Amino acid sequence: MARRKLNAPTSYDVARHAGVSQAVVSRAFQPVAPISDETRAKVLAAATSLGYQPNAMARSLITKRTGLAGVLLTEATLRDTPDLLIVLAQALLEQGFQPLLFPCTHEDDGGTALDKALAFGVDGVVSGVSLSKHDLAQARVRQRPVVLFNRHSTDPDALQVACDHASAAALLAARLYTAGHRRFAVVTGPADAPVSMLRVDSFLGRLAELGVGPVPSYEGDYHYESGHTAGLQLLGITSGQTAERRPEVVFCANDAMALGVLDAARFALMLRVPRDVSVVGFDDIPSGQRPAYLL
Amino acid sequence: MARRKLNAPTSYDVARHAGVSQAVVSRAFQPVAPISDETRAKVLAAATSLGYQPNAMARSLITKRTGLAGVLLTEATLRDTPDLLIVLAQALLEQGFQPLLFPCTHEDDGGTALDKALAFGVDGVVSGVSLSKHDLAQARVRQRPVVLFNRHSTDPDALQVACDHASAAALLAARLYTAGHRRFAVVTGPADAPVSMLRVDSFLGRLAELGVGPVPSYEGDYHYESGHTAGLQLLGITSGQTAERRPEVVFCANDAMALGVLDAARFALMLRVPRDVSVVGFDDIPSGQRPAYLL
DNA sequence: TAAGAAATTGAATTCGAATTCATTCAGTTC
DNA sequence: GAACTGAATGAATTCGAATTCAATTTCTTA
Repeated sequence: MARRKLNAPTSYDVARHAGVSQAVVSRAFQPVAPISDETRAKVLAAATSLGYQPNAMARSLITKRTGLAGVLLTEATLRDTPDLLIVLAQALLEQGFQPLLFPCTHEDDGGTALDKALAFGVDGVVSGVSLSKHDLAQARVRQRPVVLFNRHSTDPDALQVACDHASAAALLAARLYTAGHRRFAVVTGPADAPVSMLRVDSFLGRLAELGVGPVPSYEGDYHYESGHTAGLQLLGITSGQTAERRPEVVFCANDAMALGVLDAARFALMLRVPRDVSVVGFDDIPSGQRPAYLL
Repeated sequence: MARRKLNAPTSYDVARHAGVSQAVVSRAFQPVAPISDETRAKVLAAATSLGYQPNAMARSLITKRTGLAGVLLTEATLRDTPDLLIVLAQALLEQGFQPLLFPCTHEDDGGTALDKALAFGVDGVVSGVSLSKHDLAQARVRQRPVVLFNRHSTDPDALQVACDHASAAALLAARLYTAGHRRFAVVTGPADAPVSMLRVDSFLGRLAELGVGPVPSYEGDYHYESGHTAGLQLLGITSGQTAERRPEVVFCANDAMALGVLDAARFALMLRVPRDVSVVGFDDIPSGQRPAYLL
């Protein structure tokens, strides 16, 4: 009876079991196909009794669709804004796509990750890492749409969804200047992070227009810990810093680092925030809403 | 020339281009195969010039391997311990597997997710959600190994990796009792979360053995916000609570909720922690190390 | 009731790479 | 130089489901 049940049952097994042809089995599993209701019911019954499920590889081979969506994200993004992946994954699932994750250690791993994704036959890609024009062209040749998330491309055909980091940062700079602040410091993200570049460069650019500069800066890595270190460095008195020369505002390229700066200021340097110093970040992450970080 | 380059080039295209048979092209892409070095070089050159990459579906169909690893995780896990996914993904990639993510909203979505994963032809599964014996049997028939992470199964053949939640929670209860505490409260995770069950039941069980009880409890959802609400509820004076009857210790099923309780105690109820009340969690998440939450 | 239309069905083909097996070729050996 | 060995190659087959197209059945309609 159970001769060699090692292999999963195929559509032929179901066909034999239901007394129909393989073609009919295939049709029974399609939402709309020329097949009578009773035949479909019969086939489906046989299928469940055998524990049959259509083989995704075989199906993909002929339909050229896998139901997979490549998701390219940096590890920093995964760590600091996990909600992004959750929301994105849910949206993809609702559209009938299974997320195939490609965590990228470096910003320039995008091309490699995209190649791998295409090799896996993804139906499309959402990329939270930079992709070159050449990469995008390759995906286009394969007819695989790519959506850039918070990454920019000069490619006129590129699909892009992004926060207007530059304008926001410039507005912020102007707002802080208008409020009377004159001594600034910035905590950047990794040097190769385009989002950090946009935010910081734009912030500093606007300040420069307003006649403020040079502004001390510290290169962080987007994580809380580096923000803490940056806070000690920029606000501490290690370099003969006095209260008169201490920055009034620390601008951080993301919220995770801003929380680090905030904690450094409050708990290590015993500064009052926002009285002695203001800390501003970017992202609006949930933990920034916690009482411990408010006021 | 570029007649109909809409479709990706196949091994036959490369074969024609390199003046060999399709079989040779296939062999050129395998690490060890009967093929001369010069032929391989010639084929590989032709392949790159055409932008050819082996079709993963066709390959999988015959080799029965996809290079995909199903990763089943609850959304709570994704949100509260994002590092887990990062570390797991890296480990899988090192082993040559691409993580195929199946976010589960409910604990009992595991079976469905496993079915989908198997249908996609994953080579194996790491599950952070519960799976029934029947589910595990199904995977075994398909010869697909499943590793349970922080989930338990009575199946003797099940591969399991887990924290010893029960023992840890019991030890903790004893330790707190020995330290002199007598008035406890607990914040549980969702009722269907097995890890929460283990931690809380074991904690309460040990307390009961020590003669402590009944212990007020609040059902949270693993997230910070529910911890905050729980803190207000358990430590507040809404129900005519007085300092004498207020819990001395609040045990939380995970750290995210513990931080919520902590903030509620400190900033909403103006309690001193740990003088007025102690808060203990589970997981050792990175943000618990922040100065704002220490002392 | 016969002819025609519509709905089902099944045999055969297809997708693209891997593999089997027979064949060819170069290199040994006596 | 004939017989043999081993390596390299290619023709043909395979994986499993979807699809094409011809054949069949069922239902209309005059």
